[in-house]
Amino acid sequence: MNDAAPLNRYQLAELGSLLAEPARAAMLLALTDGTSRPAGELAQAAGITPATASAHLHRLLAGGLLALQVQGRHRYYRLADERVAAMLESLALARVPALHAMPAKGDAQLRRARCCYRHLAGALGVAFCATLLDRDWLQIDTRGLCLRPAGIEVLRSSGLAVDDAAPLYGRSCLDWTERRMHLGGPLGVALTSAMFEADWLRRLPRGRALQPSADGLRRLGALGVSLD
Amino acid sequence: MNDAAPLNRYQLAELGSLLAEPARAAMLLALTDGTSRPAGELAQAAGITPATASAHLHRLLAGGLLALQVQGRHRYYRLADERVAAMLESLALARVPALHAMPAKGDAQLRRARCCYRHLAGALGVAFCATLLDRDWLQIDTRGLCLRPAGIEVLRSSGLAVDDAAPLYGRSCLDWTERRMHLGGPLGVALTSAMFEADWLRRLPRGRALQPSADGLRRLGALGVSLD
DNA sequence: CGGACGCTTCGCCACGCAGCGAAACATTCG
DNA sequence: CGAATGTTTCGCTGCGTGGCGAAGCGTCCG
Repeated sequence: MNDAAPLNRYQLAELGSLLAEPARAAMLLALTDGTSRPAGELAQAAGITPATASAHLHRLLAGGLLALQVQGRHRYYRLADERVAAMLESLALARVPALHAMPAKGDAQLRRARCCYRHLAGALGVAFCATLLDRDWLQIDTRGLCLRPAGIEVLRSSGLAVDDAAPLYGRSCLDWTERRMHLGGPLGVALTSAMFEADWLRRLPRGRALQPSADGLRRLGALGVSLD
Repeated sequence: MNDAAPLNRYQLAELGSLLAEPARAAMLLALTDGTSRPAGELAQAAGITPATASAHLHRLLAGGLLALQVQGRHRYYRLADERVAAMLESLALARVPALHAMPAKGDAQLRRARCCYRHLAGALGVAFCATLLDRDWLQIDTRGLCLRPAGIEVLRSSGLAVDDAAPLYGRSCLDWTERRMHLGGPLGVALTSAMFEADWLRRLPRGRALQPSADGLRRLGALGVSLD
C-alpha cells in the first residue's frame, strides 16, 4: 500500500491501455512469478500468433512494464522490476468483493506455501512472519520491517545465509489466502532466497506454489514456526 | 502491498480498459480524494460533453469502480470503496522511475500534510506514525498495526476521540514524498477523521493538501511529533 | 554452406468504441 | 403548469488498433 505521485490522466490511461488487452494481460500474468520467458512461449500462453505477440511485447516494453534479455535467437521477456509485479498484484484487490470466494479456493499446496513475486507467502509465510514478530526478532520503524541482531543470529544458526552487511528493510504484505500479513519487500525476498539456497523450499515446475522440504519444515519448527 | 487472488486475463484486461481512456482516467483521478461529485462536474473535469461522460460513468459503475448516489436531479459519483483508491494509488508506483523527480516537486503544503485517500500522509503523517512507534503506542502483529492501551489513553487525553470498542487495525503505507511509512488502513482513517473532528486538521477547498491548525500542531508537538 | 527455427516487420481487414449533437427524461423552481 | 437545469439515451461518424498471413532477418545446427 502506498500513496502515490500524482499521475495525470494520460499516464494512467496509457498504463491502463497496456493492460486492457487480454493477450497482453495474459502475458503479464504469465510473468508474475518472476520468470523470464521467450516470445514464442508468451505467444502460446496468450493464444495468439508470434507476429501479434511481437507487437504486444514491444508495446509492453516501450511502456516500461517489461524488460528484455537477448540470448542467441531467443528473446527473453520478464517484468521490468518488482514494482510492476506489485502493481499487478494490487490490481487484483480492486476486483475482489472484499471477502468473497476466498477461503477454500485454490489447491491446498498453494494455500500452504507460494511465492508472492519473489518472497514467501501462504500459511507458511504468515506463520514465519508471526514467529519473527512474536520472538521480537523483527522490528518495525518508519523505514519498514528490519531484523534485529538476535533475529539475524538465530536464523543464521539455523542454517540460513543471512547477510547483515547492509540492513535490509521489508514491508508487510497482506496474504491473500490467510488474511494476515507476511514479510515482503527486499528483506522478505532475501530471506526467501536464503531458504531456497538452504533447500528449505523448492520451486515447483509450474505455478506459484512452493514445496517446503522435510528439513525445512523441521528447521522452521525448531524456530517456533508451526502451521497449526 | 498485497499478494493477490489470481486474476485471469479477462478480468485484468477489463480493469485495464476501464482505465485506458484519458476521460475515464481523469474522472477517476478527480475522485481520488474521496469526494462525491455530480456527473456534470466530472464531465467538465474530463473535458468532454455530458453525453459522453454519462457513458463513461456507466462503464465505471458497471465495472465496480464507482458508486452512485442519487440526490434530486443530481447524481453523485464516488469511488466504490477504499480498495479502488488504493489500486489507483498503487498504479502510480509502477510509473515512477524508482527515485526520480520526487523530492522537491509539488508544493510545500502538499508535502507537509495531505490525505492519502482518507488518512493523513506527508511529513506530518510520517512524523505522527514515527512517534507512535517510537513511544511504543503502536504495536504490530500479523493482523496489522494496532494501538496499545497506552496509546489510546495518551491520544484521548490530547483531545482525540479514539474509539476502543473494537480494535482497529491499520497498515503501513509508504509515503510518496517522505519515502517513509505512515499509518493507513482503517486505523489510519479513524485517527485522521478524529483529527478533523478535533480541528487539528482542516481540509482545503481543492486538492489533497491538508492544513494543520495551530492548536493541532501544538497538540501534536506535545505528543512528541515534530516536523524537524 | 544450407536448412530449420525464432522472432520481427509489413500490409491488410474488421471490429470496437470514443466523441458529438439532438432529443428524451427527470427534477426543481417560479 | 411551464420553463430551466441536470442527466441520460439514441444515432451517427471516424479513428485506433488487434488479428492474421506472408515475407524478411538473424541465429543455431548439421
